[in-house]
Amino acid sequence: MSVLLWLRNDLRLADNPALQRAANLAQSNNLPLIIAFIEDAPNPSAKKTFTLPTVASPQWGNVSQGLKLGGASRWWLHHSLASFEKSVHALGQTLLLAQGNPVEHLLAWVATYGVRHVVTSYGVEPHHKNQVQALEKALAQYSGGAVWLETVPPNYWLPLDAIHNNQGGVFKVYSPFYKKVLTQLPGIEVLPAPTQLPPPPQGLQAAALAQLQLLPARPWDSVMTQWWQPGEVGAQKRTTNFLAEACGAYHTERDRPDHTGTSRLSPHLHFGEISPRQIVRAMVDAGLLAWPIEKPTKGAEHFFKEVMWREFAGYVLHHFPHTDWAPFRPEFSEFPFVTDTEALQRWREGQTGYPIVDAGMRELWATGWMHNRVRMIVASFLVKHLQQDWRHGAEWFWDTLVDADLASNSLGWQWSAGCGVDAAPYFRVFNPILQGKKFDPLGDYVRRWVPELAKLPADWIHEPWMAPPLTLYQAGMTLGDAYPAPMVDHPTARKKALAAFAQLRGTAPADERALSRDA
DNA sequence: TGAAATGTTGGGGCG
DNA sequence: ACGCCCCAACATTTC
Repeated sequence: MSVLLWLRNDLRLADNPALQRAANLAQSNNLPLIIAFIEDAPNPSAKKTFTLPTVASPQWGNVSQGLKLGGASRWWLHHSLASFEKSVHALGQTLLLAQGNPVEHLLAWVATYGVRHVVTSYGVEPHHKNQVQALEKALAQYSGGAVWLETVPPNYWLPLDAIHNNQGGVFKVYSPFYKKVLTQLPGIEVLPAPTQLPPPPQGLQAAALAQLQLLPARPWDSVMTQWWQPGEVGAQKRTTNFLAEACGAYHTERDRPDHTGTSRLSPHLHFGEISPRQIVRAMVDAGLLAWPIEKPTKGAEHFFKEVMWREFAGYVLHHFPHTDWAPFRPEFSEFPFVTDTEALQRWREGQTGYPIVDAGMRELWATGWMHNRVRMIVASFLVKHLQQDWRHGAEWFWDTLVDADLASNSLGWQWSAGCGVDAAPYFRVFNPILQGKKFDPLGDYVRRWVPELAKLPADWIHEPWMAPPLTLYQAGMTLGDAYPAPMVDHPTARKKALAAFAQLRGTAPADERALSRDA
């Protein structure tokens, strides 16, 4: 007999309720403990075909297999698993790895090792919930109730089921949600990392991590390796570093992609290498946040609010599971999206001709990450300037981000497209030139990621097509050759977007109203 | 967690 | 001295 911990994205020792619960169960019953992780997307090479969904349907999801992970996420997962495996080895444990349908694997292990108790931590993702349900049913059928399944809440700080507005409903706007959260904050007691674990069963045969084939076939990951340290140790380092160096100025520096003013904790959080509770606790321990919260500094307050945005994303997906790949506001299913694969490809490759957009897209491709300010800019560009379905953008982010997270990704894209909860008003169109000048005033960010433009002076770097010919010549470039001319004209694209979005609202744009009135 | 258009104000140049 | 125009600079409204 034994206890089985089915770990999801909770790849840490410290403050891990699922791990603690499973370890306690095994210890108190004097049973061995199996720690398992199942990579549930067995066919990563199969190309996801993208078809425009007209109705809300789980086109991208698959109940038994989960979502196919993108290459960047797979890379991160490999290293995160390697790090976690090392941690449990040091405690005399083994990480049981498998790939494929989780329910099948789990049932097989239950039979082989006489498992009496399964503990699992799952996420807010619909396929996670479906898998837990399927497992529950399968275990009941198999054992007639002899095997217990226990679930532990996902890696969020807040109790997502216990936050309601005054009408008892679900919040659909962030700020009142946040206000309410401040009145019912959970505790910041964190569980220490275990110093010992019950041993695995005799004869447990664990597959090697390499067999999961998570690493890329072609070695494109050299930049990634310089940029990131996946795993619990890396997550702790990042946190300590950020809180000591950057949190104080976070409220202004977070908007500067040319600086390192953000925490870059998103991938660590996604894979559960750190819990949001640990982050809040670390803020308190570092003296950045009084507990209970009182008169926080601007920097600490804004960072705390960002962590709460992540909670809000989980909350929204938990309560509105269809918003993973379908718009929260159903009328957006009727939106006249433009289908233009060539334009989409230029956006993906960072060849739009708008330097701040291209810098962001290339940063994403190289590092698996993009600065949040720039994410908003490139998203607005795809959705408003190019009028493409936001799901094209969400899918590309899903494939390329190391922090690809269903809840946050969907929330962010739906915010940009104006079709989600607390969405940006339809008329909010980012001007990529102004945004560049505001948030990358010297052009350093553009220079780093768009080397063709490196020699352009700051005055022109965000609109090279306006530069005098002599300046372009001195910078050693020809527009349309070394660097593309802008693929759309900003004022024109803006007007077209406004017209399309206004139509969706059921009201004609202002000039059309005037025309019809005159007629 | 916008941007552009439109409106208002006030100082200075100038006849 | 005065009115007029121009136009920053800022505020408000609109998309």
